[in-house]
Amino acid sequence: MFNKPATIKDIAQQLKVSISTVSRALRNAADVNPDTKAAVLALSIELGYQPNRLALSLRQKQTHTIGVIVPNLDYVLSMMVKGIDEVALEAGYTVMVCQSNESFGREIVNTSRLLDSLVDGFIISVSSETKTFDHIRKIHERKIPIVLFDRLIPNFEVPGVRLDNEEGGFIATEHLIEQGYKRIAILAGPKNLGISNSRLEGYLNALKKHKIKRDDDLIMHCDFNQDYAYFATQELLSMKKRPDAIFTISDRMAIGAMLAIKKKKLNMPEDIGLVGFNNEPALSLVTPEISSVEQPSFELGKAAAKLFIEKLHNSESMDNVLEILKPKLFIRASSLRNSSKNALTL
Amino acid sequence: MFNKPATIKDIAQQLKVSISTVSRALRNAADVNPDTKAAVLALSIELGYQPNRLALSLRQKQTHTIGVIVPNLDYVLSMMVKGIDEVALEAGYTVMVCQSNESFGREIVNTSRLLDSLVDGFIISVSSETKTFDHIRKIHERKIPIVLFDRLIPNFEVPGVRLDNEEGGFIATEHLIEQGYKRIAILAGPKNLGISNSRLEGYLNALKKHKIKRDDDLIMHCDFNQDYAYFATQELLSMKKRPDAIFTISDRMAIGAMLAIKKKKLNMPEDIGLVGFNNEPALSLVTPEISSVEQPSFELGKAAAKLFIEKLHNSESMDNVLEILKPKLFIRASSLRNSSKNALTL
DNA sequence: TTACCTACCGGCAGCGTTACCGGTAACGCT
DNA sequence: AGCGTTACCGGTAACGCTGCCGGTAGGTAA
Repeated sequence: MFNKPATIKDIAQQLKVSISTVSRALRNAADVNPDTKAAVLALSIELGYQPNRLALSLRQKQTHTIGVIVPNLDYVLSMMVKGIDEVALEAGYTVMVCQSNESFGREIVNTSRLLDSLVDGFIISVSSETKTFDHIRKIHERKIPIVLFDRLIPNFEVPGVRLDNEEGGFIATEHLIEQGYKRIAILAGPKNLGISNSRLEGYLNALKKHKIKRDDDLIMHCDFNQDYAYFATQELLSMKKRPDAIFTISDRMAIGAMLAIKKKKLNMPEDIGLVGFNNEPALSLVTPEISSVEQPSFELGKAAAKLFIEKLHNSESMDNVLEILKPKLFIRASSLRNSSKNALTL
Repeated sequence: MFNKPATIKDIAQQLKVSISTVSRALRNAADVNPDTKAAVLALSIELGYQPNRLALSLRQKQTHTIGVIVPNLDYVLSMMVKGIDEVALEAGYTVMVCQSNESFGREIVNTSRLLDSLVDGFIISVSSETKTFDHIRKIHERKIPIVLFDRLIPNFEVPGVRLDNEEGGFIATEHLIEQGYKRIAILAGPKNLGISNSRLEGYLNALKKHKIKRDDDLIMHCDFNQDYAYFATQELLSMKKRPDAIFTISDRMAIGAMLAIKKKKLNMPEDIGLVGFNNEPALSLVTPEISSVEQPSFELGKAAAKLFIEKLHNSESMDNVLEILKPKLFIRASSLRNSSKNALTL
């Protein structure tokens, strides 16, 4: 019927009142006769009036749009995005999701893109390639709200939500210890990645608590990648005193480790225990099913969005809020020894 | 340094020329002195001038934003979105991704949201719950460009990209036939879903080509869901003349089928063959690895975006363009019989 | 000299909306 | 009658930008 969307002008003309009055009526402000207000409202729905967001945004300098930048859309992150979406929608915000593909350059492109799309702010999980944060700092200096999630930036005063990664590393490792594993290796991620270091730290804490001596040969760093993990595991398994358990800080890596273990014809959990991180659905499909640390991704996304909305409303007081969510261990066959042959030596 | 972003007004004032001139210079139109143009350009980069997209959009009534609506962000769709993103970015468009969560209501909310965010158009894959298309039809009637992808709408004249699902069903089934399977069942999706019917049709065509009689007992419909597939497979396997192969029209369903097969202590591929659809990474992790039909998701996303851009430029001529991409079969252990015991009877 | 063309530039209006200010009419009070 | 108050409404400017029109200065041709 109506090709062009109706504007308040149209309503004003048909009702023979001024544009201002229509505007006021629609925002149901005071200072407008109940009758006219009713008339305006009636006509507005009849015409299918939708306020022009652009004009609105231009005037009041906010777009009700949140720019979300994620390194990728894997299982965990897409759950987080879903959480963000959920909360944002409810609060009347629309989100624009951009993937940086773990690329620093792409992340910069994305930020500037979103910036001149005039988003009201950002919810960001930085790419693994990102080592310098000037692009984000600039946004912050321009007083544009930012919330970080999942992967935070050290020493950067911006609200954030993340998993208790140290705890995750701890419970995974302690579980392995309790299952009687003695030489527990860790496949950590890149050396300077916060997430990786925290999980490593949790691992070390668990060892310390149970009075197991740290053995640097059992600590391997490699990329978040199935193939790298595969090779790293091969290396671990060919040591003269090979580990009897491996904790990998991601599930992709756990898969790589599993493949290497199978190649060596070692049995899980008897010969070697394995625990991953993220609890992706695939883990319960492989044989044996692989234990993993689950993070509440959806909740984490929601928390990030909530933090963002809060920050929009009282911008100063939030800057050093850091929310930390707890992980949960899912124990499966790969690390569950039936009997307790704790005395096993290799 | 500069709290508020610079505008052409700022540039004009500093250079003591008119706003119009600055505008022209920046769009490097004719009718402007090379010197002034240079000066404007210089100052604009010095001030870090970024044109205000909002104002621009308000004026010329286009936002350079594409609304993308997907039912979810699983493996396949997130690859497609990545493809869309890629092309859109390059063409100077930003995408807004909304998930309908396979919910009809949510899809409507999303469309109207994006609509009043004034996106230039839509790239949509409809939710499985969506049976009526009025919300989409309305958009189309308003002459707002729409491109459909993956899941199309029957009898709806809008450009679209999809997989050759019939071909996918065909090659999967023919492969099973060639491997000597005789009683091939299909786990199809919901009855009125286009995707499902096409794959079923491909299955039937393959049977026909190889002169195998259709057996309706071997055709099961169930939801796209691991659990449903599990139960459906159990049912299939408890038939007196049970099938010796199953083709599932999604990988999730293949996983469900696999679990049911294992529960029955049947061996793949000897006792029973299995082929899935989508080629998700998880399939090569399970034992045995499961064969699957791969669709070029990333390419499909790119194609959709390209179609969209094209349609923006010549809006009429495109409406019955339908691009169909070819699937590819990945053969793995679950359907690969070593020897050819073709004469096997059950 | 007059007429016209070219190169360049500024002014104005308008996209749809709201904030602000000012105006009018009706009413009540002194 | 005169004043202030209340309830309602309209006009205008502005957000940042571009399209259109018209104007000026200088040069060229008749």
